[in-house]
Amino acid sequence: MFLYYFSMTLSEEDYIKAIYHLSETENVSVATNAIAEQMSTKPSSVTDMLKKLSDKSLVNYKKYQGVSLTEKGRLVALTIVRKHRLWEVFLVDKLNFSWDEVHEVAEQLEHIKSEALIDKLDAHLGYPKVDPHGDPIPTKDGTFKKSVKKLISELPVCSEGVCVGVNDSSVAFLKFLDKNKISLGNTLKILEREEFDGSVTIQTRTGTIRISEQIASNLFLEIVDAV
Amino acid sequence: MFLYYFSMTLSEEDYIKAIYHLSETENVSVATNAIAEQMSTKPSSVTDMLKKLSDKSLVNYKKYQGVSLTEKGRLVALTIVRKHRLWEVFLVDKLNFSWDEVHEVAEQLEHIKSEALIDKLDAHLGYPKVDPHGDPIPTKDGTFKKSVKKLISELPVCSEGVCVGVNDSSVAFLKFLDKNKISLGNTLKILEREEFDGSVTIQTRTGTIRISEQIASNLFLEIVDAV
DNA sequence: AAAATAATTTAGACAAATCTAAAAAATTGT
DNA sequence: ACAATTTTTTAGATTTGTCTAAATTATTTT
Repeated sequence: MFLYYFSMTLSEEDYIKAIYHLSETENVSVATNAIAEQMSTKPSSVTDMLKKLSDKSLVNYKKYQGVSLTEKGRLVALTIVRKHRLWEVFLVDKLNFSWDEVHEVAEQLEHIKSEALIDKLDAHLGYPKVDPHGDPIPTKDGTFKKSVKKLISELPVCSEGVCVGVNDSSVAFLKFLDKNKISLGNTLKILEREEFDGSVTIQTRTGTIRISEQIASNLFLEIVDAV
Repeated sequence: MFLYYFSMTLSEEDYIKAIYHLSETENVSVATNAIAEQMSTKPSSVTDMLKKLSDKSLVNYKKYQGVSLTEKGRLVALTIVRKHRLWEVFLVDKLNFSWDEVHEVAEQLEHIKSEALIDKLDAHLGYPKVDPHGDPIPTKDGTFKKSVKKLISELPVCSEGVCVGVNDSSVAFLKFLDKNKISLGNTLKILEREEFDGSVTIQTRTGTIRISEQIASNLFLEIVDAV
């Protein structure tokens, strides 16, 4: 990605990340209260920190006007997100954590400071493009693809994505997934679609299976635009 | 190992570790100044922290009398050492860092709080007994073997240890090691010794080679007592 | 557009971890 | 043994990140 030529405290990094995530959804400028809520802290603490981040040119801040990341701040945020998501891949792929257990630990690991570490981790993991939640991993230079969540039934052949949710959470359906060794966080690839009945052949972690149109319209994949 | 039923700050952990390492070499009780020097801080700061650690029953501290770890403190120290050394193994074995690049990063990683993480990391690494410097890794319950440093020529057949140093650092010798793909941090095993000339067959990372008695008396292995 | 409400900032305090300078205790040298 | 030196502790200040309570600014309602 890039090296910050200045040191950031753990707390500063957390604020930058919070502002980044809030501006993803809310866009434009982020409110002091929103940051306070996201970080489980008080608005007055947020104000103090915004001044500090502004002094470091990481955010654009004017009193009472909300805040946004500067280009520099955005790069810091993307570095942290990159680290967080790479560590999540590590935890799931290499240490066999499940999809939903990794967040807390990744929150700690994302603050480890070493560019070489992240480069080598990235290589070790085979340069993954998405984390176990299907969210895209920013590249070293701070660019990354947006991802979208779609049903398998809506996707063209050759699409590849991470299984991130189900429409129908009936016991029967979940049992089907379990029997076929599909779980959240798995990467699935669409190999072939039968025009006749809409059934789909997919590549799972453990092999190739064929699923009915009904199943395909119940499984969400998070996919990164291949363009 | 065990869970601490209380939270430790990063700084507290660093002090506990420093006291542990100092009492390894100096033994008995550790001096305030020694801790200050080890940690690149001032004696007055050390005094403050010792009071705090004493309140938490992690050290035995009486004014002007030096300090030692309590049983509880020793367990905390061993947990940290265990984490540090497991991460070092990870960095060298999995991420291809070299032996001498890992310390700084491991100093950060050792503070990550998650018992599950360490258990899974340990399993992922194949339950290593020593780190890349040949130092033994404490087990989960806080026991561990002492290790000793010996020349290959002094060791019996079947000994296994980590290459940790050379007697003769001439260019010719180092070139020999390089050619035979032996580097510091590698685990070597003594397979056979020829009585006639003292030459030794050893298992290296990449294969089996035979080395002369002269070479064998120039290479130090750190070995954990197999008893 | 004024009043009421909500959001944000300021002021002042606090805890953790550090520092400097000075005081107190322990150790050493003769 | 006692003066000199070294080690350790205390006292008071500083920095970072936080808090509460009060003041200020912005927004909404009527």
